[in-house]
Amino acid sequence: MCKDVAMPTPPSHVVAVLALEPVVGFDLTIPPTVFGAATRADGTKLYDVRICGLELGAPVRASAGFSLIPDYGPEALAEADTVIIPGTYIPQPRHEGSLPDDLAKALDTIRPGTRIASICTGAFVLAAAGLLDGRPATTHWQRAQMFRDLYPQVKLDEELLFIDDGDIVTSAGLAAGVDLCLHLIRRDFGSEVANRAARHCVVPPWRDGGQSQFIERVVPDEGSEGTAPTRAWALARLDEELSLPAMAEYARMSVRTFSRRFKAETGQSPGTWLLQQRVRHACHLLETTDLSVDRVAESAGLGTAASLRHHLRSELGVSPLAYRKTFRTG
Amino acid sequence: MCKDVAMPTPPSHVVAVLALEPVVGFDLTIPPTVFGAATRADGTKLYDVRICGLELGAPVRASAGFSLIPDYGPEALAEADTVIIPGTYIPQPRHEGSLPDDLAKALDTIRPGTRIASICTGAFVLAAAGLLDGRPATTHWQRAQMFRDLYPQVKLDEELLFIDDGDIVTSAGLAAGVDLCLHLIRRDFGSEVANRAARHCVVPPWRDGGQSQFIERVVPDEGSEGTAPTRAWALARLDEELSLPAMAEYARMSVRTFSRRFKAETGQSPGTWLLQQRVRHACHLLETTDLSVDRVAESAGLGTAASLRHHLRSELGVSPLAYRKTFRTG
DNA sequence: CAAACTACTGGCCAAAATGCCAACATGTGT
DNA sequence: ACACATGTTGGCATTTTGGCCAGTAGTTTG
Repeated sequence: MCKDVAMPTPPSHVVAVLALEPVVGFDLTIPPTVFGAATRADGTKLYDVRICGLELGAPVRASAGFSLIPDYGPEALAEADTVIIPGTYIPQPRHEGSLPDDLAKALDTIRPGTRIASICTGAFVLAAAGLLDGRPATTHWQRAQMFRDLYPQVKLDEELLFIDDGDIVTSAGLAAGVDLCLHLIRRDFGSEVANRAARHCVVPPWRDGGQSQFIERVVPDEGSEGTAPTRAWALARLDEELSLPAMAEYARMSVRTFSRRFKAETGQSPGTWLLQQRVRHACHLLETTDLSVDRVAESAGLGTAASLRHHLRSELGVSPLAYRKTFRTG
Repeated sequence: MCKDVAMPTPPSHVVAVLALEPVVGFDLTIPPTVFGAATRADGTKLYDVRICGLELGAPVRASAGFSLIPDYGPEALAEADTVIIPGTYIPQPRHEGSLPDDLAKALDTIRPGTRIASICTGAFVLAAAGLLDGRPATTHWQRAQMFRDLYPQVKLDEELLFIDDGDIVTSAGLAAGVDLCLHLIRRDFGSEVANRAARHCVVPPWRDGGQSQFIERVVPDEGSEGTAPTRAWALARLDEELSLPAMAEYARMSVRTFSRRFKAETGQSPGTWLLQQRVRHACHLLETTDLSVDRVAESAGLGTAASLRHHLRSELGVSPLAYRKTFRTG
């Protein structure tokens, strides 16, 4: 936002964002926002982002409840250093690999060596164009099965936020596009710039920090392997004691191994995870029941109300009653 | 995305998003995306999101590099249960409180009791309309000073992601709008629905979990109070030992107090923070220098290369050399 | 004015997390 | 078959973490 900054020398790196009807509005606005926030320390912009359509001046329907008129037409693709395909409703390839003529023609104008990225279901377009054959890719997890059915030759892994395969980069749904853009900025200009952009976009404590996981688990793993069963087991008895050794025993692992694997799988240590689940459960109870604060604390395994109060305070910044008051749904 | 689901009974809750030229495209698309993802377990949508402009059919310029034509005109405001003002370039109130005629008139049609929310610099509009007088609010941190100068009567706190003051809710920049929408969904329909929406939007491990901090620190605190100086001091000597007692001593606090305040200020325990900084610094070195992996590990205070390898692996999922290869900028 | 309440501090200690190591697997090239 | 890299496991020792408690202000209330 608010990037009407002076631009002494025009940014050299051109990013073209191709809006294909009906385009997912959110995906479309991610690249201009994030790349637009990439500046040198002195404020000079580093990217020139161009929204383009298949026909200059023609309106494109966006899923978000409006139509848009891109500033550029398909010619922008030929001048781009990076081309980004935001999500669009899934193009149904009647014959595999077939694309609408104008789209196919437009894609053909992309210079060899241009970096191509997709957000969300934009990967379907890349796949239909044959660009992903035999390569790793990702897309929105809710469309993963459909993708696999349509394009079995693509190595889809919907568990990752995005996949960087050099000149082709695909990202998972919606918000993962932000990570993708930040990743590209980091690749192009380093962490400093990417971090500044992230801060500008108020991607807060989140993956702001910088490196953040540039590969990260998205889909919840509900397997019957590893620590997953133990987690389910623990969730069912949050009100009990649940010491680390007890959980390790249930998992039939040594405490050491259990801790290690737990952290590898969830990204949190067992204790932290457990506490989070307890607080979460307490919140749930506050929302959906009339139990007293004491009772809630007890049922969530947080012992006393004081303890609940403390954790709620530190995690959400509110007292239990305030929380209930705010979220109590009629 | 992809929410062309059957809609048996139309959603009852109407959300109107007012696009004011030049609108921040990203902010604008957040509400339709997030609210649009709010469904019952059976898939029925819960909100009817309407993008509207001040004049039906008139194009509105978006900062992202396109113009858009909203589906609705200003009449949508009168029918809304919730009105959202996305960011827009800052309206300069020549006389305090003065708004363009058409905007003022449009805002007047909002029914009393309607919930009004702003994203990013949308708060300037609410403030200019006098809706925030004497009330707490937030906006994009980069515009906080300007906001304070213009509207000293508003209790601005730019440290929070969003502020829920009942019928008026304001949120910080850009991505914080996602949190705001999720918060409103949670208020309206509970955690389950909000969580499902978050998952759909691939707001991953982030604040997905649900409650997440519905108040959270955004702006980095670089003061000369509390543990901040100690953190700076620690950053300058990451290659040394830096035990917890040592840091506490530097901070002139007991270990206990130091830990407590550290966590309160940073949201992390000292150890976790330190490790993260070390890894971060190691990444920086990998990016910008040719030091051997061993040397990098040493300079970052991670001891051996094995240790570095391990942490990089667990945080970013890559080996040190792979990281360097990916991010080494010409 | 005293009791009650809150906020902050620091000490103590049990529990948890984690670095390090040695013991095995498993796989790989010679 | 053998040396060797790679990955996993569990034990051990150490540090870190955080619950609990008591002491000390500063503030409010009866």
